[in-house]
Amino acid sequence: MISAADLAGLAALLADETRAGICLALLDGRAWTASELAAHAGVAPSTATGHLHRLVEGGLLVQRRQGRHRYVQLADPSVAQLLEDLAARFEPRPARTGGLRAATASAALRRGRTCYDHLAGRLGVTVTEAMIGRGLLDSVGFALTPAGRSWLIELLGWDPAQPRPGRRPLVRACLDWTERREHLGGLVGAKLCERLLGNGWVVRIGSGRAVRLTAAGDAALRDRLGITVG
Amino acid sequence: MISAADLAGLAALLADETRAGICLALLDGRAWTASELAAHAGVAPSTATGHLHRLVEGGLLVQRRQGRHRYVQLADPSVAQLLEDLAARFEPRPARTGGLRAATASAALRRGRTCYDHLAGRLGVTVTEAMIGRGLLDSVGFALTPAGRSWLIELLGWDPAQPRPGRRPLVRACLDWTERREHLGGLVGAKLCERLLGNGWVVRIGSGRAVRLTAAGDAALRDRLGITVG
DNA sequence: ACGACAGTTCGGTGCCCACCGAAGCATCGT
DNA sequence: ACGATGCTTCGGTGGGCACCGAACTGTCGT
Repeated sequence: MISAADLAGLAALLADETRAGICLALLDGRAWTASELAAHAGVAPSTATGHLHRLVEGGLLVQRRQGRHRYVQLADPSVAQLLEDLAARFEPRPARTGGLRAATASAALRRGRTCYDHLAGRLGVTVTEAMIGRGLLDSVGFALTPAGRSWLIELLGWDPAQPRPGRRPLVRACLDWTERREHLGGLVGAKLCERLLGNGWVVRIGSGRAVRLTAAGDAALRDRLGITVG
Repeated sequence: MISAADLAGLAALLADETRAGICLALLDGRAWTASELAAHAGVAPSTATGHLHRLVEGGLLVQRRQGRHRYVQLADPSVAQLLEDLAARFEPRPARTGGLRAATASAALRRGRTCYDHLAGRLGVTVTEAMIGRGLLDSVGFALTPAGRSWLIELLGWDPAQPRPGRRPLVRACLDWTERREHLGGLVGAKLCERLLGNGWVVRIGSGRAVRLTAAGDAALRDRLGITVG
């Protein structure tokens, strides 16, 4: 039997805006360093340290030390699920929750969705793996190859090698909670997603994060990556 | 996109032990009065008032005024679901979550489970309706009839009419979130559940709240209530 | 009309905790 | 060996909020 103190303790972990922001940032599946999170949340490193301790202590996060860095990420998919369930209370409510509607919505999310600003779900994973298979992404380091660079220039009209202002990494492996496999995040992932949406190859279903591949998108992906996403 | 402030605000509603206790109490599906909840949580009525305001304001609870009483209950099934999801983090973890296992576990919960200390799910609802059909429970007031009293004495060896210490009501209509129908709670519901488990008519599946009717239990319910629970 | 009761509003008190800066401790690059 | 960097520990400060009791409003029973 769960006690009120247990529940309150768990909720208290998320009841602080800074900690909530940290958890939401980690929802992208990456492992972040303590300073990255401190900057993201807009607090001093010492403050972030305390929050990360509490979150790890509370079982929501796990950490891994690597040299002078402390990498932290969500403890397991159930934590991500929990956060998404909580976040779902703020999405414009679907006409009717429960029953068939909920089941199909959930299936749609598994098929394809956006993870912040890039593609996730089966669609995201399939695209990513096709890019690796075609030698556009390096399979070990997850880095953009020269072929990948030309491919992007051709598709986006944007050269990933050009100098850029922010510190956001070009490519980044983002772990997908439903597929349990990595997909493409980072600046390239975002640009790619933006273009797919802009071209009408992928459209949002309703107002949530679920997306669907259009007929045009299906043809385009088959043409450019040789894949079909069931 | 959900903001950290939104998430923190929602979590803060549950981050207080008193409010968490109130929500857990309401998880039994009933509408409680403000004083009942104050007593349950062990705080002054004025304190409870404040908490209830915040919970209603936050959309977790809805209220209904009736004379000088203020009845409050969980806003909708999704809130109950959320609370159960949070509580699930404290249950001993099932061998492996996700996929088929999760689906069957969820189906098992729909079939039968315990709601605090009494039966819920399809099993709980079926038993309750059979008791009403046989005139053991009054269909309108949900009160124990004389026939119901003898039935309980025969089954439990315990007379519900005898004086008892606590203030817990004998019977209580408890709304089930999956079945959307009322089932038997209160002291009688608890005693009944205790006996079914004690007789081996119902066994717990694993360590969670899901329960299963055994062959002996199936025969016993058919014999005493004339029902079969698919 | 009367007290009894459910609930509310309103100050006042005290605790918890998020925050920071400064100092300390590892690790990395040169 | 050196400073730079990432992180941590440690007081100290301030704000938010959970709590109560007292006084008040509205409803119910007699």
